[in-house]
Amino acid sequence: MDVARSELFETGTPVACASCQARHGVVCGALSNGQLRELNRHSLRRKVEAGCEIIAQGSESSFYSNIMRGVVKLCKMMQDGRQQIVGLQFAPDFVGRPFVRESTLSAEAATDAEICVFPRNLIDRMISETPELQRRLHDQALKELDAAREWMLTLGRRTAGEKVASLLYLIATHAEPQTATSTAFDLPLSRAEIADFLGMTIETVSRQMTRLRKSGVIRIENFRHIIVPDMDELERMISA
Amino acid sequence: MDVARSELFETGTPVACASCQARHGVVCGALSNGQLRELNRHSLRRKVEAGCEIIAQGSESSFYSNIMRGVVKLCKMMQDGRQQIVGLQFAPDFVGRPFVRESTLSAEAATDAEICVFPRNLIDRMISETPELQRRLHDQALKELDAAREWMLTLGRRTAGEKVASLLYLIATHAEPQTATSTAFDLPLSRAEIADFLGMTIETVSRQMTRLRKSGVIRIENFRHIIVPDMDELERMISA
DNA sequence: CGGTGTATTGATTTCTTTCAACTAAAGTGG
DNA sequence: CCACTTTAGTTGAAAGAAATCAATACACCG
Repeated sequence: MDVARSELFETGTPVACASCQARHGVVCGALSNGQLRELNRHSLRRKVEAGCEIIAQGSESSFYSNIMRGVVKLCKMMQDGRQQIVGLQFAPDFVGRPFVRESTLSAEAATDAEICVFPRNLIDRMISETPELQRRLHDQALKELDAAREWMLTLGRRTAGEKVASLLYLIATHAEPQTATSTAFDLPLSRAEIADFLGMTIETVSRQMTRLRKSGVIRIENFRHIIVPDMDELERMISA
Repeated sequence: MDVARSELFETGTPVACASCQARHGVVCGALSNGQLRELNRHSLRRKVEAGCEIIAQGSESSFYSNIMRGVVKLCKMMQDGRQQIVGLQFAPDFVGRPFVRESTLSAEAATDAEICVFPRNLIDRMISETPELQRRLHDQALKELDAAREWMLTLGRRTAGEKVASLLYLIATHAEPQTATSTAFDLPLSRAEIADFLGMTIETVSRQMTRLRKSGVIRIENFRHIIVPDMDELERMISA
């Protein structure tokens, strides 16, 4: 069937969605073609630069997003400026907090990214009408909860060295290009952001990176590019 | 209508549930009388002593629970024995991890407690049949996620003194008996457990408690009983 | 080619942990 | 009922890890 025609007659999958990598993600994968078409009519694809704030802490946000490309960090900030990154989200994760309008955290693009923005009202309606969507969002929330608790263990009980190794491991296992054992990736975070994620200072992060480099566990090219010759070796540095 | 008769004819609310404080909680509040009766037939009320493990880390659990009374701690343990408490749950919270059988954490009664145990299969079926139940559990998961992230900020960025104040504040706001401004409560956690929650040692916890006591923010009776003359004062120690 | 932002490295200080002694309450058994 | 042991908590002194302060190196950019 002709795609343009199917679009015209409003049957089948919208063109924009057909080749979308989030088509079968948490949100869109739960929707019927009809819902997908409706959502598509009201959604907006947007490019955001690294550092751009998607949701501000304390603000009322009237939209949700799907991450299409790039990495988004979730941050909590104290009045005196101390900051803690409380989550990292990768494509094609869903970003937003159902049931509560005011955000208790900020969402900011860590890298250049692309997001697909949905009106809050529409998604809220679809959630209430579509048990499968509710189920998938519930499942994602529980996975984020697992991740948050895993990170609590890291923050509370691991040493600086173990913390850095944990973060590198986390990013390595979420980044694409990896061969059998060796893995290479670009850090989506600056040293300052790493420090904010691990609850330490940039100096300590730097020292621990140097330690890992000198002990041969990682190689660093150009500050941001990391090569892990042996992932098992890195894993051993975490002492799970 | 006669209660015994309604039970006999299997209409209306089960007797055991009628006066249950969790009747309108996350799980039971979402169920029809029919579902409530079915759940009631297969559920079991159980007393658990402080220290008793309800779910073991790494095990497959075939049940969920409602906390009826007492406090339950969620812990993650490393092989070398380091431990981190990643959540506290109070009556009438729901305990369990839908969608995944193997538990990545242990649940242990922090105080003497009473729980209502539900078969996992039955609840899973009810979740899939009852959008309202799914919604409520989704909502609870998101609230736990908010709490976990709030705690990540505490673990990563607050000082020892702020950490202890944060915990006392958390417990105070979840414990019942409070007057206008002043609040008194029994700590559901030992010093060792507080340390495991805050990612520090019992000695440091003790020192910080002493500091709060000497500065007049709290009074301590019999180690476990805490009196907070002025909650605003305690809140100021957290430097949100 | 200086200038700016980011990262590394070094010296010193601070905070928390570790090690150790001590106290108080609770349980045990003669 | 009273020694005695056990457990939980507090306090002190010393050691250690990470933060802070300060200087320097490195890339990127106009």
